[in-house]
Amino acid sequence: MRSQPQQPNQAGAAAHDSIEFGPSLTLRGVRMRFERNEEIFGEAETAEYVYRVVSGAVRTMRFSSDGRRQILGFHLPGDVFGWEIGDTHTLSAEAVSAADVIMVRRSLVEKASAQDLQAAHAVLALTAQNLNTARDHAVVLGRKGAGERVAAFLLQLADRFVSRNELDLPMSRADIADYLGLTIETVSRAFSEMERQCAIALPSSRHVVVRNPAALADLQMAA
Amino acid sequence: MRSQPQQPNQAGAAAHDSIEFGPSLTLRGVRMRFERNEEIFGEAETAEYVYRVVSGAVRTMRFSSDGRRQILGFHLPGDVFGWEIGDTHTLSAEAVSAADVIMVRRSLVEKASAQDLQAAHAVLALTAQNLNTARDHAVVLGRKGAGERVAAFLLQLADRFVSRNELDLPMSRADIADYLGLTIETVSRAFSEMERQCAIALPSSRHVVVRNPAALADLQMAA
DNA sequence: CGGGCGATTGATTGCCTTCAAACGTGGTGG
DNA sequence: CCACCACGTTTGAAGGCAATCAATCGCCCG
Repeated sequence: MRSQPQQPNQAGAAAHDSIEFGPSLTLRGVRMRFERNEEIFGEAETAEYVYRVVSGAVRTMRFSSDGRRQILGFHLPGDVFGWEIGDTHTLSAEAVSAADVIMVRRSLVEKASAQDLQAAHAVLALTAQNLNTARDHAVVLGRKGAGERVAAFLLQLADRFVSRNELDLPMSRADIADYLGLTIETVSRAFSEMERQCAIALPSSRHVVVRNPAALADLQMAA
Repeated sequence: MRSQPQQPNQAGAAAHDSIEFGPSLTLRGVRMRFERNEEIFGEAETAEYVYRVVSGAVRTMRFSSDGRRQILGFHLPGDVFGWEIGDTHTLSAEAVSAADVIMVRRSLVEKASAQDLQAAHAVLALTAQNLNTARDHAVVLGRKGAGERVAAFLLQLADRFVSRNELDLPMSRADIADYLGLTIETVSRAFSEMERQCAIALPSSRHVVVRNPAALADLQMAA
């Protein structure tokens, strides 16, 4: 529904560095590499570009008034992020791992969507998709226990990989915790518990094998 | 930023029953009254209309897989809700109190935004505003304690009333709890505690007087 | 081999939930 | 008009789950 996950995408520069917003809106941009934990843009900065992940992973986040961070989403290859309506960013973005991204001038998107109805609709669809995702996230944060949150997270992530039962997590436990509104320790315990129940296997801390998707789905509903 | 709060709006039928999406998109519809707790539309139903609150209040919500509900937003007079990109609703809506709403056929909105760029932009702006609100909500749900959540809720609501330090809550403690990811009891205790600290006064359970907005703002950040 | 960082595990604390009971208010019927 | 009931709210006591504090482990890299 969202993009080609982990496309081989022989990332050799020539993928003509553009973002496809929809069937009728593809815009050229430049490719750029960000290192692990490097800031891509910050909240309240002028929004000059719209981004698409080519390789690696990106997190977008917002900070609560006293400095705690809430990660709002992880963006994998194919995902577009950083699109704003106003001219300032309303969230921050950082590279989770080293990441290649395509940057397209926001003014190009604005111009296209101010001239072409199809383009405008593509941009609307993108925003609406993000809204839907944000609402799902709110349900998880508001109404689920720790085990359920982690299970939901894994299932959501698994949906985005071609190999649906074997995932390489690009993000740390701290990232997962800040995405799910938990602590590192609680996330870690949830992983261990799932392994104990044979729902998953953890060959290494960043590599998850889903042994029993049904068990995960159960956990997600009532842990 | 959002609408005229609590406008007197001499609700006598003649307010020509239309929704203004933006400076260049106003569409006619029909007015309808919903009683307290009456369903306006349900998740997964066909989205036939877009709505605007005239009087009363409306809640939109989604249910977690095991039935717990998460309220995603409260909609007061002037607010538009029920707008979807696809042709099915992705959330449910119910009247919090008896409410008058204007209903405009979704097909009219679609047609307008498929023909007129200004209209398309108005609809995009609405969606983006909702997205921004949803993200704020995620920060509250993911990173704030009980007292902070309730304080944030009151401040957010106070911003929407003309009289910024005196509010009549249209919703029950249960609604507030399901919005903030808490229980009724915890919400009630938070109110009592704020009253004890003289941040607010509670002449009645639904009537809140903000005595010390600064204290509330402090609570919101670090309770 | 040693250092540093991320992850795991354990022990304890604390906050919110749960369970339970009492209170108040608004509405209805006697 | 008052009695009574229903429902929403408040308050109290107890329990549970996740946070916090703390120590160890494992791994990558120098």
